[in-house]
Amino acid sequence: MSARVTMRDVALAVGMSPMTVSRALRDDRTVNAKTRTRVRQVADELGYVYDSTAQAFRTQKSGFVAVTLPSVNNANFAETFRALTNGLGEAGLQLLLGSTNYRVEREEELVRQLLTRNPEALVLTGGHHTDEMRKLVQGRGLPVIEMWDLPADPLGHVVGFSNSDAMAHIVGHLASTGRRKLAFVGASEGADMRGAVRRAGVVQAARAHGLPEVVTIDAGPAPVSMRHGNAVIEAMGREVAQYDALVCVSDPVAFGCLSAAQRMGLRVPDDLAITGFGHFEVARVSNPRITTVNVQAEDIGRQVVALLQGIFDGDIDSPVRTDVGSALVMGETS
Amino acid sequence: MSARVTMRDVALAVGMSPMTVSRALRDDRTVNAKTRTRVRQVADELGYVYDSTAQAFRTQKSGFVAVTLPSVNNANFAETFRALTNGLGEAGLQLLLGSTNYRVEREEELVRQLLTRNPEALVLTGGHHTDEMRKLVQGRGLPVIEMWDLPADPLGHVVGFSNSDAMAHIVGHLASTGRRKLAFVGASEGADMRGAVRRAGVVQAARAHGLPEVVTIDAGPAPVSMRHGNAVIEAMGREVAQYDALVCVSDPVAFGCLSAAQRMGLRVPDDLAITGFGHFEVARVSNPRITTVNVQAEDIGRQVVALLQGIFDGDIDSPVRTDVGSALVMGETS
DNA sequence: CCGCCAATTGTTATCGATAACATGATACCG
DNA sequence: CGGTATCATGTTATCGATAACAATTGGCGG
Repeated sequence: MSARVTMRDVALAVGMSPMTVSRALRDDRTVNAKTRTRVRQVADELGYVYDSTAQAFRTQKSGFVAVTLPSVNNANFAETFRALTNGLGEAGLQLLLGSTNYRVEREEELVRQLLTRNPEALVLTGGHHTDEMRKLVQGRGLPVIEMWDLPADPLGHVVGFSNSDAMAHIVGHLASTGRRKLAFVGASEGADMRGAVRRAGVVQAARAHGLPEVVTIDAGPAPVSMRHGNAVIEAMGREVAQYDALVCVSDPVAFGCLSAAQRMGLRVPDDLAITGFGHFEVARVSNPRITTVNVQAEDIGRQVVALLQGIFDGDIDSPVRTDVGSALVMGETS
Repeated sequence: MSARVTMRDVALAVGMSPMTVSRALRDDRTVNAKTRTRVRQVADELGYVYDSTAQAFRTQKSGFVAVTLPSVNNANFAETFRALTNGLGEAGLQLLLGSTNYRVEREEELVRQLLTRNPEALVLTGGHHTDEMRKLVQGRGLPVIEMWDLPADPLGHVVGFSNSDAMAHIVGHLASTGRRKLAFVGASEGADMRGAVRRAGVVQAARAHGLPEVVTIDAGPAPVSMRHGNAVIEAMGREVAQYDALVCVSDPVAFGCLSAAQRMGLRVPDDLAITGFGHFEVARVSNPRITTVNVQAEDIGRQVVALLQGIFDGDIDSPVRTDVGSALVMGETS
């Protein structure tokens, strides 16, 4: 049927040039107020829809901010994403989201694809990337932000926290309450770097506190969640009681472990302490509440938004590094 | 510094026309194999990045599929989204995601914005929209799919299930196990239509089974989750024991109620049955497991992908209506 | 050796909005 | 009343890739 309605069509209908239409729709104050209202009315009547693609092409500004997440199916990442969407939406920017499925190779592929959309900034979750990534984003004027981590050699700006410090809080707390034999419950070594860093943090902190070597309980390939924690403890049976505490890679995993332990009649925390990570809702509602670490997912999003605004306003020249920190949240499982 | 590298630059470097470069990069078999490899190599060396914006502009095909979700912070919607991302990614399409925050006005605003990007299809969650929505999407050749619902008067294609049928399964089960006094736990009336439909389904089914009128327990404004279910039951105290069963709008809410009930010493299901909705992970891992309804979030996503492929291949002319159904999943809370 | 076909590469115009510059109209000043 | 500032609108060129068509080359049959 009818081809797309363009500014040209609106211009013909009001008897003016496309340039005037363009100005009128953009609320340019140099156009006469009456002209502006008439243009808008006619545009409405014709069912005109603005073409952001043409604008992006002409102005070389896409209005996109590209974001990679390991997964949207994680309440904390989803929360950060929500904060980004809301904050950047107010600035007229739209998010282009990609999921890496916790794999750096997938991240690289994704970034390659996202870059073809000419985003105005690139926000990556995590500080571990393929070697190619650095070449990919350098040289371009593109602002890059890594979040949820504090990489030693960042690509650009950073808004994150130290995963190993966070685990050290947990281990310190457990050690000070007399727990000695710790097991770490997380994903198999390999893809998920964040999990590996947390594990290393636990091992290191345990050594620092003079505790016996930490055993790793493998809950399967990343991402691991409630059911994986549940299954692995259920499979172990009462053998799990040999440990004083299960230090879990995340709250969902901890909840799975907690549920399995309770089902086999273990008393938590009396027989076994369990700790989580991330301050997920389940940790606050479960019974008993799970001792965890608050990582302020929403705050990370807000800080990234503030940083981007500074960058777009030209207020920021050198790389920014923000540590949002983390805090132990006492529950009833330890 | 250096301006963006374009096909023109690559063409100059290899001593050929931009058209040949375009063909070479697109793997057009009419270009000589040697030419193609040389073009690709030079493009790599120059750090050429393809410009999807220009392509979208010239071809009038954006490569985008616009999707609205009430929230990404919901495991089921996130799961559908993941299935969409994976399925459409293989077809070279990218998702443009917007969150409506469970409000139809926000959805309209969002769709307006998304349409300016010239998406090749529009996928909406839910079948309730503002009156303007219909005008907004009609007339354009744009394929529209509503999912997660079975609207009476759809905008286009539909892939969903009946929320009231699903609730009827739950109520039928409760009635057949002798529960008579039911309370529905959900969000305040208003924004969240899906919740309202579920509530209406419960009320209607209860009447059909000759049960006393269902009481509504208001857990606060949408979206409601674990902590809201938890808080509202905690606030009621043992007064909640007057009911035979709590029919919750979702599994997270049910888990919150379960946890609160257990904390105050109620035995579930002996003193009180609790049911959820959505077959979330927490329902499978909690102790006791929560009786719920499986809505096959991933399957919805896959069906939408299949439908879109059919549409793009031109195999589909008239509106499709797919009911993915729902099934009672027996747990231990009823 | 001519002509036709296939293989390969080139030329031109175009998608819609807008920056930069130009023009026309009106007002206001000494 | 001439000249200049101000307001409102118009003209032209452009962003990068590619569809449609044109042109060139080499090969092969007759």
